[in-house]
Amino acid sequence: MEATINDTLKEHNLRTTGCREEVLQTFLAREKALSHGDLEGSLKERFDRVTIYRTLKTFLEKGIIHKVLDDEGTRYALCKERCTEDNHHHDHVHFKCNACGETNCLENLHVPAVQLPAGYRAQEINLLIQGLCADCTKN
Amino acid sequence: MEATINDTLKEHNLRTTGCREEVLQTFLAREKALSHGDLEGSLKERFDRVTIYRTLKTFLEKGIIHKVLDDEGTRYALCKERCTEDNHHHDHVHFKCNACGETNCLENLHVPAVQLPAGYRAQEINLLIQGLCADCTKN
DNA sequence: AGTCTTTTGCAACGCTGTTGCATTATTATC
DNA sequence: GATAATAATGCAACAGCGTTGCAAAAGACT
Repeated sequence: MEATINDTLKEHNLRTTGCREEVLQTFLAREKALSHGDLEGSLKERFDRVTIYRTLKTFLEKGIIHKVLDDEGTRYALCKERCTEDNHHHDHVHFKCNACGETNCLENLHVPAVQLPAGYRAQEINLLIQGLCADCTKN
Repeated sequence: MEATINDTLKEHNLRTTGCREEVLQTFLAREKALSHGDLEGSLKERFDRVTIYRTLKTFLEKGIIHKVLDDEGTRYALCKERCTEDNHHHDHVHFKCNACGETNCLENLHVPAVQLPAGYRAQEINLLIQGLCADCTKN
């Protein structure tokens, strides 16, 4: 586990630092989209908020995480498929539960093809589905 | 035109005030998704920023406008179809141009059906397509 | 015109995200 | 294992977004 984290950082030409390790660790452990606030909650005793912001920014640029569209605030999630700086994959489907508030990537789902009006060219497609997740429909 | 604006406000049980008239007017004239900042730009001499925020909030609640998902900041657009407090329509397709930065509703497009994992229930679907708009592919 | 209710403006505040700079840590090299 | 170069961190400060409380002003209705 520790090895995987360091490997991931090395692969993206990033120095191994405490903050980067712990942020990456948190993403791996929580398995959902996280906001800066979420991370600050568990890391603020050890790292400055600015450092966490910069870590997120760096991870974004390197393609380790991606932004998750949301109607309230910014969240980030791990890029499961191998994204690099040049080679991003550009389809994202996210599901946000209106009950528990969690947002997840739906990795298996593909964004359906959309017929754009003449002259339009698509570069990135984001689909956000809001509703009730499997856990919350049980209750 | 003036009549339409007042009618719209009355239909939603809102008092006719200067700020509401001008905000609505701006949405009708600009025909694209607007941020609070956009509105403040043209209205700040006449109305307080807080009033503009509250106007947007009120319009949201009444179903006159809806939030437009965006990777940077919050934008709003008119609900073309008749949304009311109880009867919203829940599919939105928006296109954001990476060149000119404008975001528009693609009213004609329908969100394609998506097969959710077992137990998931969809309530609202937002599709954001980023790329180049018809105007910007010309150049 | 008078009353009731809603809206507005103002001040203040918290949260998010950024920047500059001096200090500290990481990495590669010797 | 020490050293030098480079990168990351912490701190202070700041700008922008969005909200709240409250007193004053405006809208709606009789």
